[in-house]
Amino acid sequence: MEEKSVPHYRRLYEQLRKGIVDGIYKEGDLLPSENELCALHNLTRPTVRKALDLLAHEGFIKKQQGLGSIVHKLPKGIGILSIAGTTTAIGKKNLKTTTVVRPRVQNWPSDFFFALSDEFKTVGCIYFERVRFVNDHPIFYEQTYLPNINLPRFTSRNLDNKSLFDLLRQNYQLEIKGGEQYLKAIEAVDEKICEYLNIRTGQPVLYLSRKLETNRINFSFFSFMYCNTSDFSLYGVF
Amino acid sequence: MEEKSVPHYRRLYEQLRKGIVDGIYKEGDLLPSENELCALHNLTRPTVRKALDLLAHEGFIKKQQGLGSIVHKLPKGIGILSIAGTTTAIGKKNLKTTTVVRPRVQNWPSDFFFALSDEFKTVGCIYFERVRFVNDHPIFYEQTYLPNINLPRFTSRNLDNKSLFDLLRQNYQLEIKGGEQYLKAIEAVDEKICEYLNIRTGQPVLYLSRKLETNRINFSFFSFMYCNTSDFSLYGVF
DNA sequence: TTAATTCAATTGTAAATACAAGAAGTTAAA
DNA sequence: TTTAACTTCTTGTATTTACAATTGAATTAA
Repeated sequence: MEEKSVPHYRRLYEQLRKGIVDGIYKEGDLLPSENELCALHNLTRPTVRKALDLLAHEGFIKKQQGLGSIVHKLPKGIGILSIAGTTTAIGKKNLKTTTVVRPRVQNWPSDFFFALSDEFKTVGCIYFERVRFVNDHPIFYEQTYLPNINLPRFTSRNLDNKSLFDLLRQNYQLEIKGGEQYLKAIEAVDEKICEYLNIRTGQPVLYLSRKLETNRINFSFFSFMYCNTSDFSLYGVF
Repeated sequence: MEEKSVPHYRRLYEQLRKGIVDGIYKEGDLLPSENELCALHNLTRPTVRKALDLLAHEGFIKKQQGLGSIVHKLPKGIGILSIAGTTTAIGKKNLKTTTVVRPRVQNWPSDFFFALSDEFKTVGCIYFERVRFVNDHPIFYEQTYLPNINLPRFTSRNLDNKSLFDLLRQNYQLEIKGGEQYLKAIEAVDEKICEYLNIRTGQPVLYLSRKLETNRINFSFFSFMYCNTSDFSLYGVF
């Protein structure tokens, strides 16, 4: 009996992905060919190809006609620009999270960067702030705004060292399907930012504004992130 | 008789894309349904779906099960983070380009950020610098390195107000298939950068390091871009 | 030995088909 | 009037089949 209703291509994708990040498939290796994967997992080629396309799209493999699927080298930077949340992008062992402003219900800022529906404006938002440490250095200072709709008990949840994506999926059946993001380089002028990220006033930080879309229709939430990129780069493929 | 060998899904993708950027399909509109597109273009659903998946992947549409393909609003920022080159991302009318260092053959820098094959190191590179103006404001200062392999007459070409991607495709049959990128926020300390981008010393700029992969196997080239993001954001979807 | 050819394996493109799942409107019942 | 069930249209997932294009190794010919 199969679990729930996760599509086959998605399960194969996750299995292969795990094989790559765990080092079972190493850089330069060829994945099993499409036909081999078909036989191994009792699937058909279009299904297998869909899984491989996902991997290629996120930079884990490069496909080459006539040759196969080549495992790509692991990036030097933090792969936060694609759909992966911070926890997935960095890995739990190197990531620590502290909540500096606990979740609370409030109104949306009047000059909010993203467009808000009337419903969103009416119900207000759940707001919180977190600082995330990579190898014990504070790298991300993140402000999150969730529409206050159907999120019972959220304000009393503990977000320390947890993946927000996981929490939303496990407790509210919310799956992040995609989103859009805007990037800027700015000076860290706000005192709080400098304090949290342990940088001097005026130091450049990368400012990332994101709208995150979920499987619940018309339910998106928002995140504004200040990144200290002096030691790390943000990494992405395209 | 059909042109060359452009896949059907690709041609449909480009046609729909043009319909969106030209405003024939407006924000919030529904594209014709998959079955309608099949009938219109004499294609089958998997082919049509592949075209739509491309559009969705680049943020032009959102697909919603049971409803259709919804045209997404045009982004506020510059969509350079995906595969589009600068010219495509901004549009020719608002983009001007000047060459500040004409293409020349030289050695690779000793501390080059990306790994280079032995062949690349042997042949050296073609190097040039350009400044790109959006609405007559200098926004991008870009340093480009191309492996000096099979690019006859490149050093004598004029790059002003031209798309490098187009030039490579038309003159050398080189198609950009994808790549990887690293982003940082840095201070503009180099005098040349400040002069070219017309900013003061110490102002934050977004530094974008890119490896661009082509259809010629093992032929990639590299671009390092300093972006003044005080008036524009870089935009991407995921 | 070298170069050209052939061959098998791999990914790329495309069609035809079937059913599931979700959204929206229509109809019928309460 | 309101609610519920039904129908229809949409996209999502999956199978099956076929052929094209590319690669790399093996084979053959010079």
